Amino acid sequence: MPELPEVETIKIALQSKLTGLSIKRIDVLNAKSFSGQGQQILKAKITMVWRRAKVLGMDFENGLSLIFHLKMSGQIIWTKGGPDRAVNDQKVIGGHPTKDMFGEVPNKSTRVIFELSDKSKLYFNDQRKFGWVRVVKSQDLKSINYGLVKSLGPEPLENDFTWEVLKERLQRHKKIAVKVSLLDQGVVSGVGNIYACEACFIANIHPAQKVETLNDQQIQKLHWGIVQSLKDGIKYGGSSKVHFVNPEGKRGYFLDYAFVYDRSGQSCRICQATVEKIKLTGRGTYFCPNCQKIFR
DNA sequence: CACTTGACCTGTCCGC
DNA sequence: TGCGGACAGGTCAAGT
Repeated sequence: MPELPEVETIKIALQSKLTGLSIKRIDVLNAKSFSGQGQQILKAKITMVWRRAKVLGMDFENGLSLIFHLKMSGQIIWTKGGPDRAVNDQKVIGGHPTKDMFGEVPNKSTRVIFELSDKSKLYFNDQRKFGWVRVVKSQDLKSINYGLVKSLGPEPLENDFTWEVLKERLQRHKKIAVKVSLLDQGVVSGVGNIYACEACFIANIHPAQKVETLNDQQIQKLHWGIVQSLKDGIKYGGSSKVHFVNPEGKRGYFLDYAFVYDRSGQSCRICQATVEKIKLTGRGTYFCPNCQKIFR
């Protein structure tokens, strides 16, 4: 589920809540969701909360890190303590309807529960059980040979992600569709199915166009499209098609503003043509047939 | 080597 | 109402 903007939204919310605290207790409700030596991080102070690609991490002062991957259906919910209930499970006056709120935790998809030193709690929920939580050495994450990080491409919102870098990274693909190549975390890290579709739209590139046929101008526009769609994702608090909520249980609103994702049959926000849905390597792909023509 | 498919899981929705 | 199949934000390993 979560792509870069969703994980970034979680990171922003958690860093002020967790930095300086420690974990008192960990309850693993689903063994496959957790690996590593949980007891070794107990009582150690959290020095920072970070994100790399779609991975959320927190570092402890004793040289260990706790890392999360939410995969398709993961959620991280924070509660203040006291009754097990997300803090924003309450009526919202003049805002979004209460059905947008998360509701009670733990629930049947809760896999791991962390109790913090100030009595607040973190719930790792994951309906499909694809996600994971791990305790690792912070040092290992810095090693370029460490499996998790070695294959990751550049962070798209960092200054060193230029269109020339994107061009160089795209060299690894030739015959594959542009949209499919954006899902390769070695090309750009953090882009997933939603933002890959949006980036192609912004760049006026047909998602099925072969990478080797892109010219420099198209790669420049694609670079712009990636950066803009991700920034908009963060601006609206992420995309909540099914599962995503932030740590306070509130959904994100990016999909209310998306150009094409999940809009098949609706009219293009730019030209009014009808947005179409196709499949590329088995994944739903949305585009505007008028704004995104294959260019040769 | 380049690229695609299947598997990992649970849940929901749609057509019959 | 029930049942089977397709589909869902990700990432690997295995297959072609």
